[in-house]
Amino acid sequence: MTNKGGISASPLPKAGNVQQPVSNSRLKIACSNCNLRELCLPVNLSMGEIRQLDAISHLKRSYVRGDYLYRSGGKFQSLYAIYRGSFKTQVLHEDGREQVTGFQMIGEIIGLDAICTEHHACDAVALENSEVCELPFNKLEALSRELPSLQRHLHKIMSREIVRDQGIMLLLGSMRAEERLAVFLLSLSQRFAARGLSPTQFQLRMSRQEIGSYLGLKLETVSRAFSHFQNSGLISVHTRSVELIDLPGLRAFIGKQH
Amino acid sequence: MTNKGGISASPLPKAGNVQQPVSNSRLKIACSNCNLRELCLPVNLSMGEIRQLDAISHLKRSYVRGDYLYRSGGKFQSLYAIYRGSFKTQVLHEDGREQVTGFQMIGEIIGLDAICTEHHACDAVALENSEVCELPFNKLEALSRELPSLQRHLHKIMSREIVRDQGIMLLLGSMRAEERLAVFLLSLSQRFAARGLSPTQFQLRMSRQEIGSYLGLKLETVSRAFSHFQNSGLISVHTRSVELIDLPGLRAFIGKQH
DNA sequence: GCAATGGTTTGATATATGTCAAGATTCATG
DNA sequence: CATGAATCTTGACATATATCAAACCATTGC
Repeated sequence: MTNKGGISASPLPKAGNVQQPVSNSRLKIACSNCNLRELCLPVNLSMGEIRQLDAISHLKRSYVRGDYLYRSGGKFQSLYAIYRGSFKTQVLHEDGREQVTGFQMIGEIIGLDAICTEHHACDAVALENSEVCELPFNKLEALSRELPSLQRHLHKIMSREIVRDQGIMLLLGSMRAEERLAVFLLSLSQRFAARGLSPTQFQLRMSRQEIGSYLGLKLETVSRAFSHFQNSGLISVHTRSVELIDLPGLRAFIGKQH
Repeated sequence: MTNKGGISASPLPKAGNVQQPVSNSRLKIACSNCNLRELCLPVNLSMGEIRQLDAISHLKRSYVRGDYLYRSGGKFQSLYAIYRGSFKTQVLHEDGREQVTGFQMIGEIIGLDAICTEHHACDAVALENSEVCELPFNKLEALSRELPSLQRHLHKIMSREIVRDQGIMLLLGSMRAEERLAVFLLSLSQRFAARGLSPTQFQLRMSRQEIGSYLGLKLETVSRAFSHFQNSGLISVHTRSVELIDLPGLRAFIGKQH
């Protein structure tokens, strides 16, 4: 539970967008008992402050694919930092319609939806074997009253979520099917890169149906878009393993008419 | 600048969703120098605390239709509480595409998009003659470290924005054109009701094009949906003045196939 | 009061994506 | 390894919404 390396040994990147790759070993150093990537890495907390943060967080049990981290309507108590694996969040409409609102991967914070009503507004479901670190929100609030840099960082995380959602609104409101998939793949690529993983080769942890739900498309449309990208030489895809062959080509695809 | 009425005279509604109508006179009492509805009303601040909040806020100059409150890329310094009038926020894509991401009316907070990068992620444009109250964010942060109820409330406002955006993602991703318009009208209705204004008769402050942009539709589709609702006896609409005739009918419309 | 301008409505047609259905893969299980 | 259940791909066709175009209406300024 003690911080072995200490952040001061290797200066952290500036607060703000996390663009640069970060090695896994660095991640381990950054936080002792769990991988609070979003929460720890970009913010200038001292070793002592990191320890305070560790003190209020618990490593939680594992989840397997399909397990619920929390359910819509459930009482809100904590945020969760994903320590291993990945999750999806989905909202349900009374008429049975459901929509995936996001995919969360290692180092990301999940649970921000629930603060306003004290009850969760969506389900969070594990996409694979996963572990999370629980952050009791009232303790986090109390600590952030003492640590302005933690407070500011918490605000940034929430604001980033708002900006991210607005990007998806743009995607859903004004992009064609293949543009949406290109944006999705490039966004995954960036997030893998930021974790020191390959930005061009990765496994999808979600089904075509889940991707389609997230992108406002039917699974068949997603499948066709994948095939089209493959036939155009932009990507290589076999079921859930993807290789991005032509990143600039994919980027150029966005905004192109027809 | 002093609080004449004092909140303690009329107990505030519980924190959480603002559902009940609130009279305009009550609003005036709630906050002395500006109408910090979202920020003041639902939270149990003492008179002294309200005064502290007033002390850090300034009433800003007026804006006319088309004026920018802030621009995408501009430095973030403050949140703004809308004191009079209304605004739209819009994001711009490099290829010229733009999309309205929200409409903000009296008593709502605008500017939450910018905290994560210190720069605004979208434009905020006045839809009519409007006034805002500026809340310098670093002062707000400092004060919220001292006032836990203000801190919690700030978190709720941000979280509510996230939940709201997720609702729009659901709308954009899985609703038909007429359902989207029905949701939009009912949401406006609720927001007017919460301000003690008529929930069934109001003026739209935005064009068909702006509504369409927000709902992921073309303006002609919006216009056709309006006409269809009118022909079905659900609403009465003349250009920008709307009367909702059959609220249950409109609600029933959502989720209905074909 | 009359252009001029921008916004709105409505129609005819095009098109992207949804729907339905059949086969082909992949994955889990005994 | 064999079987069955998911998941994925591909095709043919249907349909909701976009596009294009024209007329209509409302608001502004002269």
